[in-house]
Amino acid sequence: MTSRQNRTRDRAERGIPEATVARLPVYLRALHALQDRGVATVSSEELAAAAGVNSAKLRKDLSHLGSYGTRGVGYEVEYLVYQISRELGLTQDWVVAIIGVGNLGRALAGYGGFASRGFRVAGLLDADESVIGQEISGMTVEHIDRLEEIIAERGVSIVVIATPAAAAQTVCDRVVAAGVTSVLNFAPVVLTVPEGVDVRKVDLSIELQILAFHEQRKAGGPDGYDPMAGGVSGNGRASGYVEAVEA
Amino acid sequence: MTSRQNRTRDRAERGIPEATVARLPVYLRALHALQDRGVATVSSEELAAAAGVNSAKLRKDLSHLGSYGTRGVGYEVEYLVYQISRELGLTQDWVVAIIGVGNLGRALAGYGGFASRGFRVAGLLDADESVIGQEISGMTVEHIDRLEEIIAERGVSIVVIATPAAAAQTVCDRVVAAGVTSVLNFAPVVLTVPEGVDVRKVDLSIELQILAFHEQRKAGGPDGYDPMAGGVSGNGRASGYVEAVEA
DNA sequence: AAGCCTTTGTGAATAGGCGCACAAAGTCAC
DNA sequence: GTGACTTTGTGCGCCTATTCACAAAGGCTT
Repeated sequence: MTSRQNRTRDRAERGIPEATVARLPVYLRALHALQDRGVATVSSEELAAAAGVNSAKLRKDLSHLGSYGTRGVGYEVEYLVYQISRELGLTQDWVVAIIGVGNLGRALAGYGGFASRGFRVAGLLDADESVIGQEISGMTVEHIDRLEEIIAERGVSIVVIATPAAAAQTVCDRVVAAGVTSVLNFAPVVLTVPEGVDVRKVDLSIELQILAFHEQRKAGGPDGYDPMAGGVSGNGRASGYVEAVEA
Repeated sequence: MTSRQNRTRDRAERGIPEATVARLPVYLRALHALQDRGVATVSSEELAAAAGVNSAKLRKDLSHLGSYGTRGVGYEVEYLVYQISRELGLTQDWVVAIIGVGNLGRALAGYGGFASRGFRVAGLLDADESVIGQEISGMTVEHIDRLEEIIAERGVSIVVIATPAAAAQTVCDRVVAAGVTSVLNFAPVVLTVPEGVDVRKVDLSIELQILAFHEQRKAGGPDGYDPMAGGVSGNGRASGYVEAVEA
């Protein structure tokens, strides 16, 4: 075990594992649900069940943030909510711009989950003249030409790319040049960005293909594969990877 | 090295690694792009660059499907497209139903990427009377009451859940009871399903929170963390985990 | 036909994540 | 104040994934 005096450096020491970071939002959501039900305290076992993970994993994840539990009792919900929120950077507001106002862009613009967790949509941009000026979810669509100006003036720090595939890299380059270092990409392309820029991608088509792969396995494989072999865990969890939506 | 005579069993032997399966669709997309440009042959280095991965990883991934490359030359694009498609089960058609026709459901219904890769949307269902009968992307929205009937009659094998969070588990239970074993979940809840059912989730809110975490790190951390430490790789790749959209 | 050059396929080393199982720590009842 | 009970925090071994680095394989030129 690490010596006691190192505890302070250990917690949150350069590096909460990526896998842990990816689960913190899930825990946070479960905690909010508990809070709404008026629950004040929760054990790792209960919270793990709600989040769909192993309780040891949950405890290890939380231990990366520090020692916020009480042995024999559990975790105080409110305190944990605060600590996770702080760790994820949700105690501050993040200004988001959405580029591309097609079907998906509209859906994202109307998505309630933004505001609820400290994300504020400050811009809706598109290149298509026919949608410029349109009102969507209380915002007016602006021209992509004003991209740099809007990013600078409104302090946009996260950009969501929901353009057709062909436009995504160009838009991304401009966005990065304008100083943005966090991009959420829904376009079905692999974006190339400089060191220090963080890109995450969401890709419906890839998810479906992964499902198809497993479904096929269950059904008996492409050609003479053993049916039912290599099946899927099927406990509602799916780790992995995600990419984006075809335009 | 594995003996030559085991080669046949090795390829696709019970278990292409999950991580590999998740990347195959990315390779496939890159290959299609090459095909469109009329490229007949590609080296692992080139294809890896297009897919945004390490070339050794690409070769190892492909080696799980068998030996489809020619040393000194590379891979034949068309042949590789076929092999990957077959492995992913894209040589057959998959019948998909979308439950929940809110903003997101509509975007998904209108999403062109479905048809293009062997996925056919055969149903659009909702519980809200006011949208039943509406025409969306050439399909009529049907009542969720007919869920079981529609799944059975049309041979639906993959269901996309785009309902509000509160309804997702109930819908999922019904879908599973009706025999579906592959679910793509956009609702911001952890779905519980029996063994053998495969659930993948897509969650915008979680992606944003992960971005916020890294963005905060870059900016200097929650309280006195070392700025610029533990930054993100930032090469356009982001592995991880994804969950779903708040209703 | 022989040798050079390119590129694959994969062993081996490394890194990272997972989950068991348990000692340590704290609560609660009496 | 003491002891029984609960639950955390984590050491440890296992397993998967990643990356390097190179021998084997094949094509191409002369």
